[in-house]
Amino acid sequence: MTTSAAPLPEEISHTTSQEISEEDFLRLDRQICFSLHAASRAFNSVYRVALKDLRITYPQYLVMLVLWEQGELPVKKLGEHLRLDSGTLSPLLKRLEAAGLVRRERSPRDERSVEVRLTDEGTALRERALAVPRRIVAATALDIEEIRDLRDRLNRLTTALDEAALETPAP
Amino acid sequence: MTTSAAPLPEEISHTTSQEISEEDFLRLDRQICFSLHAASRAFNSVYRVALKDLRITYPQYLVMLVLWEQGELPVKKLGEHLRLDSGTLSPLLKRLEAAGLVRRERSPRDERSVEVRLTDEGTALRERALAVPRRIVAATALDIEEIRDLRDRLNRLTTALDEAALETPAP
DNA sequence: CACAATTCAATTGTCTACAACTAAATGATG
DNA sequence: CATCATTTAGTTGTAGACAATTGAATTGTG
Repeated sequence: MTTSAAPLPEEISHTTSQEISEEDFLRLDRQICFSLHAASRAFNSVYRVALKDLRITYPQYLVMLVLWEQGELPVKKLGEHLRLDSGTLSPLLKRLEAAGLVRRERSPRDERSVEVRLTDEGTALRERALAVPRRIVAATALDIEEIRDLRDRLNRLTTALDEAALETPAP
Repeated sequence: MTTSAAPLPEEISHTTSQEISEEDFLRLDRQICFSLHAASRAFNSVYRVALKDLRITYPQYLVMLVLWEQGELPVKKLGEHLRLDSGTLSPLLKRLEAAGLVRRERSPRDERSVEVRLTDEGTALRERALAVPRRIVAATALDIEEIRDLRDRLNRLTTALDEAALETPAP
């Protein structure tokens, strides 16, 4: 137990954690961890149900959303949009190809690159996917404004977390 | 294409989606999906860095948090706290046991149940873990009040999503 | 032009997450 | 008391995520 009365000056100088003990922090951490982890999985679960008819998973849906919006694009670009690397995308795209939704072809002008494009079947799937978002929005029990607000908060949070990760790569 | 001019009455009656097209919904869905997925992974990433010294993963940390707070408890209870099933917990606990942080013993009074308890090493790890939450909180660039607010929002969201999942198990 | 550095996709290995199933123990009911 | 249903962990199979590495193609530089 750290019962030392003197707070470390460099710790409290720029935070609002004046009278919060490490114990309280651990408790709050437990709560925010759980909440975030649970929310993420709950969302995943709702999408799983909503996407069952389309025979694709949630991450596969994310890929299709990008393709529907952007059209054909290389794996690299796809990864930048989704913040995913080839280790995740390669097998995922292979499964989408096996399902007949996309085609992968090496670019003729740069043989390192692989272009991902929708098949007719993949394009057609969009029509059926139009029913999904409404279901998700309804499931959140939030109205459009609250959802936009949540989106913005999450984006700011992600930006902050990314910056923090860059500042502390490996001490 | 549903170009029918008449909106389906049961769709708009209890939502605020009056003038929002399916296309807009799809776009918003893309945004909220991405935001949530990205935030979840960014958090995961920050925890990964913060927990590297402790030699445990984020989900393993979640388990340890529960054990530090609750003491010894059966796998079942652990799963209820974390909303994880044995398919996830069994191998995870095996790894924590291999790392010398927990012990698993079948309960003498109910041989189906397996009690998970901290080893001395597992208990001791808590001291080092006390440094983690502050790092996480700092990384979010949010103050304590905002974090509590986020926690509450996420909890409400999870509750809503869970309820929606129950209402639509398989049509 | 030749050689080194970089880029890109894919692979390997580890760790979740979850559905579906198995096996063992316990409880309930006729 | 014997049989059936339920509870509890664990296993298997599939899919994501990510670090680390590989191999091929391209670019940059001397």
